[in-house]
Amino acid sequence: MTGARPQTATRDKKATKERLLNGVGAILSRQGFGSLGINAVAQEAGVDKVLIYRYFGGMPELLHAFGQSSGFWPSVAEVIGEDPHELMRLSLADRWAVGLSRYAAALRRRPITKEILAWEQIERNELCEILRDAREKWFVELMAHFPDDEAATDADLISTVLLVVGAIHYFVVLSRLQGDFSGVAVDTDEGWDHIDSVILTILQRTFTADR
Amino acid sequence: MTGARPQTATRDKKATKERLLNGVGAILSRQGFGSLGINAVAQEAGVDKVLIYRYFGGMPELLHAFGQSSGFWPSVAEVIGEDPHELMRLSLADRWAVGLSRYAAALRRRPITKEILAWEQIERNELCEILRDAREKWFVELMAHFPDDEAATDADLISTVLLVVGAIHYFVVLSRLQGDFSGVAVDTDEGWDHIDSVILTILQRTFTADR
DNA sequence: ACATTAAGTCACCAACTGGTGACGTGTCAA
DNA sequence: TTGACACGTCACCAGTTGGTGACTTAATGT
Repeated sequence: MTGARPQTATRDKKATKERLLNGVGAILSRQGFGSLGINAVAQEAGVDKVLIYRYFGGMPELLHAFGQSSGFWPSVAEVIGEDPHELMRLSLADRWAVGLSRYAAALRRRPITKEILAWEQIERNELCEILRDAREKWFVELMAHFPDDEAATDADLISTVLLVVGAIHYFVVLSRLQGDFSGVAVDTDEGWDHIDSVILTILQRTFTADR
Repeated sequence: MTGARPQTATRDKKATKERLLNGVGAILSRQGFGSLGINAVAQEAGVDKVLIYRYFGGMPELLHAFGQSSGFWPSVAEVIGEDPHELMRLSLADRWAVGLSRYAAALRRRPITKEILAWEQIERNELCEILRDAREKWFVELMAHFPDDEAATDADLISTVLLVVGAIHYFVVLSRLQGDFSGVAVDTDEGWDHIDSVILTILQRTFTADR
């Protein structure tokens, strides 16, 4: 026994980089962004932290690389649904209500996205910038599928939708720690059914052209 | 010169406690809750950190004591305005629109409150609990001044208002770091005038009884 | 005048953070 | 076979965090 076997670890750069990227995701969804650091990621990935510097340059670049991975932001299709034509048959208000309902559901089933959404309110960093850009592009793309028919309403469509989106973000982020907001349940499907119905009513009554 | 004069610091327990409490507020509004720690508060107050343990017991208790101080949450009067009767002459929708507009303005001019509002989405602690309780009681009290006249609307008044409040919180918290939300300015008076007008439209069209 | 108590100072601790330099060792080409 | 290089390990650094024990010194009551 000469002891102290270095265990000949896989020696595979690509695999190691992936382990690190997965580590970021694992920590974000399990412990939250507050615990995300060089040491934690390295440990989670079972890799020496010096490799983060060697392969990525540092934490910001690692986050940037992580931001390139897909899936943490809902696709437009996820909100539009399988059959876009079906959505188009609805009124402007109903269309947006369905879209925003699906949007909220899509956020709710993405722990990492929820985490970054929360992070965005506390700090500015690579990942948050990426998420923000992705969201803004996504929103523009979405608008193309939800044409702003001038005849359909005289209200400020975009601002109204963004206000509702803000509320959705607030409730989604809050749901990580709290069960309700002054009585509005934000951590159950039933609670969100109710929120969806409130949004539906608001949009139906706000987006009308006959005035 | 025998040097090393201990400078005979004021030696006043009450004053020292107050310096510590002020230190909490100063750090919250200048650096944010992320920098709020035993060491930081002690340094800000120009006091040894051991006194925090001696006088309060620890950080949670210090935060609790800070939470008892007044002013960081808007009073009902600040939202109702000087003349309650004037508000009562308005329709349900207009009344709430004015109230929520004043509410947003009250939050915007309170850096510490904004900070705790942000904190609330990230962590649970003494101070956040206190703010939450204060907010919920405040909301109930406010509802008493904004009677839910059953005849005035068939919509879910409370849920709708809370949704708007959620959006307001989101924008207020976001404004600490970002200037806008997909184009909606959240850091200028003009931006908030616009948000207020959007809220007004939504409420006016949602809270109607003639259906 | 003197002892007791309370206010404040100081030095230290362990744990953790991000970051780096020096060291092995497997792989592959010349 | 023998280098050179890339992959990975390890030990260490300085700085910061929360937390504590032992000390000095001022105010107070008898």
